[in-house]
Amino acid sequence: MSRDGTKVDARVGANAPADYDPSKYAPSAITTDLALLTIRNGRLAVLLVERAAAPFAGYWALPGGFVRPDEDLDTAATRELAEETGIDVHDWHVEQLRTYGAPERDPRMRVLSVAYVVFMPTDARPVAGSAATRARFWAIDDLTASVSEGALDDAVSELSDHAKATPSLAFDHACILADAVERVRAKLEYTTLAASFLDEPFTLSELRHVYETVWDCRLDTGNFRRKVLSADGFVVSTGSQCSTAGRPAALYTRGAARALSPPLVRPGNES
Amino acid sequence: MSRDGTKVDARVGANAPADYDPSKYAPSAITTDLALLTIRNGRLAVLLVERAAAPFAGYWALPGGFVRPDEDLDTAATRELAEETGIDVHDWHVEQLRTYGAPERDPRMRVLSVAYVVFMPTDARPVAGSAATRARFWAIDDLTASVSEGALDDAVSELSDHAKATPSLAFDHACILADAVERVRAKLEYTTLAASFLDEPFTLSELRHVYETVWDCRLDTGNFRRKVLSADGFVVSTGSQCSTAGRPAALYTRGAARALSPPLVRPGNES
DNA sequence: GGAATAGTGTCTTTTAGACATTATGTA
DNA sequence: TACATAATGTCTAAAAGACACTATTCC
Repeated sequence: MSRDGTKVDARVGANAPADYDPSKYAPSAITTDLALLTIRNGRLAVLLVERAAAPFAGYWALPGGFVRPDEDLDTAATRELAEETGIDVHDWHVEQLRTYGAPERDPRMRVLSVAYVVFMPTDARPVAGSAATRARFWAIDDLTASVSEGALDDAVSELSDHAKATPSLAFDHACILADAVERVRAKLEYTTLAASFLDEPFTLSELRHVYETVWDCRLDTGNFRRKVLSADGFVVSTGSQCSTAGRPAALYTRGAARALSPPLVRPGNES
Repeated sequence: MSRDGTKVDARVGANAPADYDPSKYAPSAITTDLALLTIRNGRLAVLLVERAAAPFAGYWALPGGFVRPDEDLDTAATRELAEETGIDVHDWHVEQLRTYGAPERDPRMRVLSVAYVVFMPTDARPVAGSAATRARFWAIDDLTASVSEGALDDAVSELSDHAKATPSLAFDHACILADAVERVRAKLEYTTLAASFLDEPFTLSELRHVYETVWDCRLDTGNFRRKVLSADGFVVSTGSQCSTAGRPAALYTRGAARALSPPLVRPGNES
């Protein structure tokens, strides 16, 4: 970090209090980290990349990286995702989660992380790691064990690509991921974002499975159908059908509504 | 910003992609800005400070300032509030809102702002500006006009302390404030935070007035009472009463419940 | 008594939960 | 036909909205 006192003072001092001291206002590095969530094989999953270099070499982490000097935060998040995993967010829903800034969260230096959540459709998409990283999806269930144990007490450098072991995540990414999952669970209640986990067109059963997977519960088919179809603009009928093992199901696309009012309440959600 | 390539590379490079270039990862200054909201004279109000120095000298702004090198973000937010206005957040509810990072949001240099929302009880509290700043509450209604007009097209350096004119806010603080107000409106629906705008003990009428003020609507007294009293842990009866112009009202304190499920839905909230 | 505010009761409408039942395809 | 899944119908219980009404204070 620069200690060029006069220069920093000229640019920063105007907003500083009377007891201004340049050494107290050292800038920080900024990263974006991104929890890309989707439904894979009937389970809620997140995309992780394996770190090649220290710190946390060999650990799995949320994709992300440093924000460039003249780059918007949202732009940085999607750019880093594309660079590390080859994934383009297209028109998917991307929203800021929150910012993590504990002074010791990165052992190298002070690093702030602006975290994002992405709702990716369930379509099986190839994931290409870059030269430096491998990338794969992990079921949330297979990671939550390590959340409660903390992120620093397990060396996982021998993990194979298909290992069943639950890896510890780099940095505070287990906390970020837990917050992201809770955000998604809450958002399904009062928004129509569940549909953004599906490729179009989709059936009402598929939409119900999204809720059942994310909330880890069972929903009554009739009541769910009544609720979704009575919510104006949640889904739009295409008129066509899809053939399955049983009776063909009607196909729908996403409607224009974003909010869901009154909400679809998650069972067992007592105050 | 330092251009000491080797040193920066050694500390930052481990997380960077293969095409790493130190000049692309320049650090940024970090501020916290804080929207302290309360009910003043029956209106939703926010605490602003008048800027003494450039940029935006004479403009009103959210209290806030630079985060210190080894300081937690939450700590920085409450420290800056105390320094600029003499207000201690005590046990009030403080929550992170979101982070604002548009590259040109500060004309001096790249500055990220991590914004917070505070729910302050309505108690008339003295607000002391520091040596560099004046501080006062503004009704949200008196500021929203300037939100839609943008924050840069009005010089307000002549504004007196009791001016009725609607000032333009410094930086992108009008956007931050708009997001904060919307956050509060939403939170009253599915949390018990409305009670944190009141001093204890309070009456159910006072609690209803909080909702009516924040949502700008009228609520039926009987239905509101039924809803609040049936929500377990929202309020706790003290057994005592308070005398007003009419029949004495029963007094309550805040209960232990944080979530409100099912929610108290805001009228005219159609999807 | 009258004004003002607090608190209760009740009727109706809406919505949600818990099913039973019918429909329509494939093996 | 058996089976699997989609779609509909119905009964009940709970909650919300719209009131009318009663209660208790101060003047």
